[in-house]
Amino acid sequence: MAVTIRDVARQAQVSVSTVSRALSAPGLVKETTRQRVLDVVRGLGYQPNRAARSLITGRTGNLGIVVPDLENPFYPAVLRGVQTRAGEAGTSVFFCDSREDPATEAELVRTMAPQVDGVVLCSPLSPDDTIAELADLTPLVLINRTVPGVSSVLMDSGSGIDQIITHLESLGHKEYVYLGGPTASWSHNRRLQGLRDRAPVLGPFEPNFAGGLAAAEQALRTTATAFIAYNDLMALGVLSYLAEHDVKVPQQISVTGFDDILYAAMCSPALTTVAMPTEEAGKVAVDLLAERLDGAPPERRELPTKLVIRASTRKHPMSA
Amino acid sequence: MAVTIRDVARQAQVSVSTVSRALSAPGLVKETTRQRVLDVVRGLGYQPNRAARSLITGRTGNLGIVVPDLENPFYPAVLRGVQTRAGEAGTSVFFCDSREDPATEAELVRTMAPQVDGVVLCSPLSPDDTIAELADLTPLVLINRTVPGVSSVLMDSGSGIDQIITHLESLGHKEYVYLGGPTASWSHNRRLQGLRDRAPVLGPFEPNFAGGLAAAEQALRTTATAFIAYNDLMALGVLSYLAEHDVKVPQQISVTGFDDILYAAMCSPALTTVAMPTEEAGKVAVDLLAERLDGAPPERRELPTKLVIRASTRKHPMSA
DNA sequence: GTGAAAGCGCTAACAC
DNA sequence: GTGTTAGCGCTTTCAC
Repeated sequence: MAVTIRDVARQAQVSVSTVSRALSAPGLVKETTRQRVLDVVRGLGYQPNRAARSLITGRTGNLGIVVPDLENPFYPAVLRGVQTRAGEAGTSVFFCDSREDPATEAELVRTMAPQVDGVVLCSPLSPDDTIAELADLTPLVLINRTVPGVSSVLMDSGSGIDQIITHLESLGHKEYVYLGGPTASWSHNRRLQGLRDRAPVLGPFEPNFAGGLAAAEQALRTTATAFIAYNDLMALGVLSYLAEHDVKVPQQISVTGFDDILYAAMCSPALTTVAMPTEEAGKVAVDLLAERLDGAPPERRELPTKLVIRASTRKHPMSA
Repeated sequence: MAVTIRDVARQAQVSVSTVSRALSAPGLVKETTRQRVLDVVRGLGYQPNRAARSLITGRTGNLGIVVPDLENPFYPAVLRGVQTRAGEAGTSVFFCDSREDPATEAELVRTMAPQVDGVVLCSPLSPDDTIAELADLTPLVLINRTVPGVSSVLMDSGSGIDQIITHLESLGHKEYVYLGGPTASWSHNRRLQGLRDRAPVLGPFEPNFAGGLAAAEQALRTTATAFIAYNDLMALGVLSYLAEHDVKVPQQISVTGFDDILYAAMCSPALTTVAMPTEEAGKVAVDLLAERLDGAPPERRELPTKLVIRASTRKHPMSA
């Protein structure tokens, strides 16, 4: 069996409670005693048994993250941020992929709840009341959506759309279409708000490559000279469809994405897109969770987005 | 407080031990009693406290997975497989990204070890003896590498290279270069073996997009008409570099990748590459771990790979 | 087949 | 400041 608190206590010539305190409430122990204990701890390579600790404190020292689609590179980036910040605090991270299914998602959170102190939830699709319900089970921090009474980390989609449109207009484009994501998607709706009827909306489309193919086909039937895709994965599908049909990007059509996933810079033409501070969002989510656990009220934190201009947008062919 | 085993016992009019047995050793309880207990369990929504259980059994019901780079889509796919199979068994998955750093990786496994029953380790870079050491800490299953005495899930890289070369030769290519990954990488070395000196080797390059850019630059200085990249991420870099320099793929140069990540099908030209059964590998890894925990000896399981021919390869321009 | 009781390793009163 | 002790919720002997 591994070394227990009793082994440490014996060798340090103190009681188990002193060892416990030396480790988790240093202020309550005389400095010299604490040092002695810590030396023994190091010497023996003692690691407190988490199960035992959690049994009594009710805290697990773990946290969960649920994402809808790990194959959308947006989410690995969030995960990384979460892992980094959590790791700094000695917290481990449970991970789950809900495969875009709200029912699975709720189930996963329910399963996780007893084993974590809180969950970072990327849930574009679930209805508000489901999320509110889950928030009763365990502290929640949402990414890119809001639900009353629940903490959120937001990446400013509205401003992102503004930046895209300003950019397109500066290039002389007059007609553009927005290729929409799932109707239930919170981000989608934020982007619609940002759009303020300045462009017709097509869709809904699946928020992935296949959705982009379908969207491009429809968009080509309009007179628009610029396609604003709901996200990069869709934009990639758009690029692919256009290349397939010998429509030159950006000479004939400009295309923009959203998220700035890794591949946005890797495709050709490289994608003009709105960079989301995904990794940062993961970190902030962990911070918010920690604050919640310390009794702070739910909070909403908004992170700025920034348009990244690459090769998929260019001056409108018909403009001056 | 949540509902405990005692609540169930009271309401089912049995002792706590009977409840415990009804749940985890059904054979030892009379069928009618068991049903009664199960009904109460359902009625109360009882969920055994994992910490308490693990304190006594020594098992956690969790498993860990460590990957070198979550932004390489190869790994999310493995993760999915692991999550799927683990979920079926009610096992939760701890996840960590080592950022390609062997020291971090070892540290992560050490941290995980006490909280999991075993770890699925994707470690292309760590030396054998480090891995052997980690295997003493907790049951390990390796993906795409072998270490004596440790279970492995392998995806047949050698055969993958064979398939690529057969394909290229059938297209009339006579000269090709292999754009190598990290020297320490086990997969890289397996691919070298598969190559059997049939092509010159360039590199090592970083196994990512940037590495591909560098590799393409070097490869262009050779007379090769086909570039075999260590993995898809590199191949994407190669495609990008060639597009940038007006080298037409596949008209002038054929390019192949390895892994069949999602983006291999999304870029243009779509990439000819070797499909790896990544998700399946994740599942098999969990199976192997489960068998290990049941006392089975370490085992090696090899999964087949398959060449996926897309648009980045074509008949050699000089050939008949 | 079932129950009583002894802990698993730890923290948190409570004494001193 | 430190030690003693009572559990946290569960599984697992050991009786019967």
